Amino acid sequence: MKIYNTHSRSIETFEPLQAGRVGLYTCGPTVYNFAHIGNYRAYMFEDILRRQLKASGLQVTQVMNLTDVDDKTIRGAREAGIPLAEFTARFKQTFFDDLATLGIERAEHYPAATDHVPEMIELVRRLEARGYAYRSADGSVYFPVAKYAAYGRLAHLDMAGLKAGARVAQDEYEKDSLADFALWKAWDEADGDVAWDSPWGRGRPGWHIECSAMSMKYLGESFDLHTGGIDNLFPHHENEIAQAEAATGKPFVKYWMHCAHLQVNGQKMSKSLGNFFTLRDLLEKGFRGREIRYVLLSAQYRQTLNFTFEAVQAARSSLERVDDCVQKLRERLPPGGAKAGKAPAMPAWVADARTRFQAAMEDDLNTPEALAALYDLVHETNRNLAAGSLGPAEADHVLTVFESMDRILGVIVRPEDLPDASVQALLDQRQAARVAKDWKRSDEIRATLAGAGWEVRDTPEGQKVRKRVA
RNA sequence: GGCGCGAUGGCCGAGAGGUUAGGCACGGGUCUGCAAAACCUGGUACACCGGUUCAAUUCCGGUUCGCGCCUCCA
Repeated sequence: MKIYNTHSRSIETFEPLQAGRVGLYTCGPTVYNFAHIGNYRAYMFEDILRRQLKASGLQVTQVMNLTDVDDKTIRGAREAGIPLAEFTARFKQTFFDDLATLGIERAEHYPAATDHVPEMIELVRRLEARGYAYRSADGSVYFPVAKYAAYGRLAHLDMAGLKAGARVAQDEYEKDSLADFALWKAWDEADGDVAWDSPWGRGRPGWHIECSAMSMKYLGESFDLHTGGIDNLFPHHENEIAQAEAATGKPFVKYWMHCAHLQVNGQKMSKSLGNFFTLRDLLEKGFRGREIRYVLLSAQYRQTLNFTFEAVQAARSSLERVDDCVQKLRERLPPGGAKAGKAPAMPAWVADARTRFQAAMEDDLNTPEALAALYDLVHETNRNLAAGSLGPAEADHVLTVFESMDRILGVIVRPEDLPDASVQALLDQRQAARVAKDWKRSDEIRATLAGAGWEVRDTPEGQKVRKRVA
């Protein structure tokens, strides 16, 4: 499998550190609000990556942190007038609900920062012991960037040439250098009762330290893959590397992957533009999780994705087409659900689609190209169905390939919606009306069923129904 | 100011130095009581200006526009 490694800025062949297994660290949410669809683009990309790695036969250990203590969570809890843990618990839950809505697989570990403060303190101690930490006047502890020669290598930033940005920290004078970042923050009045004891007094961990500490705890001091949104590239990931490698003296991460941002109608999402959507906003507009999932995987992860409502509508239509194809294939299988014997070999057009799909996914997760392969299969299946040249064995082969594609895409195969007894009774009445050529009655019943969410179609083999999205 | 990404037909979005991406939407046709689906078929995209080349939308240079990062934003 080929992946683009941000560190080298080039496509590389993925080779795990240990044969057969992958350690994957994925930067997770700060649980202080509802995540928006831009956030979910990153988690979707990571889900696709994870599924592709598994499909390649690798055993994946994925870790995703939950940042439940930082400026924003503390402020949110204060404003809500509730304890920090209570405040963040709510958003942790909605985050997991959203993951389920999008069909994102669960990671093996979701460590919360507040559960790992001892590990972070230990890491800061190691840094201190090696001379990579210093205390400021107020008791905070900083990382001296100037001491770490490789700083800026991931982001390709020349630290010497950096111009002081507009965002100059208020406590700048307490740091030796503007570029230094906090490992431990001394307690401040705004922190209220959010504080832990440490060798440097009461306070809380800096933001970056959690990812270094927790990734190494669950994946070891060197591991394979670390991912996140492109905006995490600097400073967050740069700082993670500095902390980890300065403390251990070992290479931290072998491959870094970053996904591009999502735009809305060609503009970045922002509250002032009114194009800031959470997953919940879209569900309220009547869109479904798998339709949004489809949109999020319809562009290659390193390209900026333009989200439009037209695109979600297109996703719905596209998926209905695939659903119909799958349903027709299922009807071709022998009754009783037993799969047909596979004596006849897989037809070339089925194997070709599968090969094209796999090649696309192995090429740095080229999901649009993979979808094109999927539609090749849909189209050829429909052609063969129309020509009457698709028997149970072929149907079985196609379904098997759809299932293998869907282990990665997660949008194709759904449980069948079968009509219940009352729907079946109406269908029987309509059939009788049709035999009698009572078209008026027939159309009335069709309208009634449509009102109940069932679309009826007349085919040479008789009536067919499918559950239709409103 | 520094670093980086991008501009493809109505919309989304791949791609490669010369050969149909794909999906959605739209037009025509087949089928059909009607409707739907499916199939067949149609539109002649590659921001602009130069350059390299037999050939560039694809490579190089420049221009314009959009987006991102430059110290806690996926």
